Amino acid sequence: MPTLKLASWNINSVRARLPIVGQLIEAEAPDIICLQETKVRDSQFPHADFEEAGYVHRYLHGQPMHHGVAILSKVPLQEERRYDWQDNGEARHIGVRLPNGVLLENVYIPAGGDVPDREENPKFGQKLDFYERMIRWSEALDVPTIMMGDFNIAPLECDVWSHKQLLGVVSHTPLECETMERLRASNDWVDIGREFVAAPERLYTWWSYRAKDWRKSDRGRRLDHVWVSPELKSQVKAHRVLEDARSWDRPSDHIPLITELEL
DNA sequence: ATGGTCGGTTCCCGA
Repeated sequence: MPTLKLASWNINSVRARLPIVGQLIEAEAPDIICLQETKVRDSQFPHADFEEAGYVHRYLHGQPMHHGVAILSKVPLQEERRYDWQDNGEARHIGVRLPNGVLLENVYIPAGGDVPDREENPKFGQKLDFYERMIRWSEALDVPTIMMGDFNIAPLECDVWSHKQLLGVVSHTPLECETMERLRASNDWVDIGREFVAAPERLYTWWSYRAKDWRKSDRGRRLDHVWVSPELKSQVKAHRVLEDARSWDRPSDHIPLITELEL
């Protein structure tokens, strides 16, 4: 039974983050890396850097400027599909099949703008609609699946620095949290983050760039997640977040998540 | 106290 080490990281531009992606590879040597917000068209992806690091299998879904996801792997995978859950062509998903048939879905769910109101802010409605399309996909899933990425919702009270102060802030509104829970329930998904760091223990994956001292103010949110189908739950052997990465040179505002599975 | 900072097709926009 080989152990597979997976990393998930919203890196907010793969080109700007190349040095610290290298730092992650040196520190953790993951077998497979799921990146979100690569912000690069596929033809300009920094292939050589990942080739040199041993990630000779790459599966990209990028676009100019915004969004973009990538799966980088030391082991050969089979590209399965790129879902357009956004329904407007934005590059927010890529899925692959692992050698044993398990599906790996890498997703970047939209942030949803600033105002939590469909009428006033179309981006908020697009985010909810994205979740609804995922729910329809998830309900029909009949293959063991690992899903990871930036879900852009912090569902539990303990997933944000202040539940009360964030109730009206996009990423933690009751409507978003309920919608996310409907997605979770639709395939009985297991929230691996909370399997390893049980609520109500503090667990964040994102801190705003705008804080003077992110660690001191610690106004974090758990926006990034790893979910697995229930039949895979017992095969997940380890999971942790690399909080120190928020202090690496020219950091992302998100930190990497590391998950080890026996497959 | 209602700001603040990133990245990119960069003097705006999305996050």
